[in-house]
Amino acid sequence: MAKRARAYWLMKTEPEAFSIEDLERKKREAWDGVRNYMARNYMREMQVGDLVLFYHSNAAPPGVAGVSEIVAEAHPDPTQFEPKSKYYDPKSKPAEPRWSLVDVGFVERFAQLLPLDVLKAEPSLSDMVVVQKGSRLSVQPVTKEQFKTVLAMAKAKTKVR
DNA sequence: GCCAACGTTGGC
DNA sequence: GCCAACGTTGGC
Repeated sequence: MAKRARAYWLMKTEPEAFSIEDLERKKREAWDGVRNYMARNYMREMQVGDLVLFYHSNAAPPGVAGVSEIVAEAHPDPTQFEPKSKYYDPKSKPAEPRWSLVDVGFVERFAQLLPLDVLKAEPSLSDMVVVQKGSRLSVQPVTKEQFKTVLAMAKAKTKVR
């Protein structure tokens, strides 16, 4: 596969289902259950080594909890073929899988979650997808500048005031 | 628990 | 191919 510069992403998860603590303990995880075409297409663009902002949605508060990385590129999501799975898709054929997943690996857990409202208050992040109103996409591209800004904010936040 | 936003489905 | 209805996401 052709090499390209490392890309950056944001992936959402409900911490009650799978949190940064779970990833820290398990080290890596197959990111199954994505059933949105745009999100799937972004996952298919991912390459090993890409870095991911690990976002806790439907949480109090929601926000970025840490960093993960892509450790395996897109391959078929097995849950689409499992009738008992809540992610089962009867229209998907094994010869032509509709849904993909990537494997993510643990990189870092922030000492403190970086809340969404703090991201929204940062002017240089005003174009970031996750701060847009009604932004529901669970897999999003992030620019290198946005990624660096978020990391810097997470580090600054851990300093004692 | 509410509901706005938005993606998907299906009738026509 | 339009678009209303429906289901889901996710902040609040």
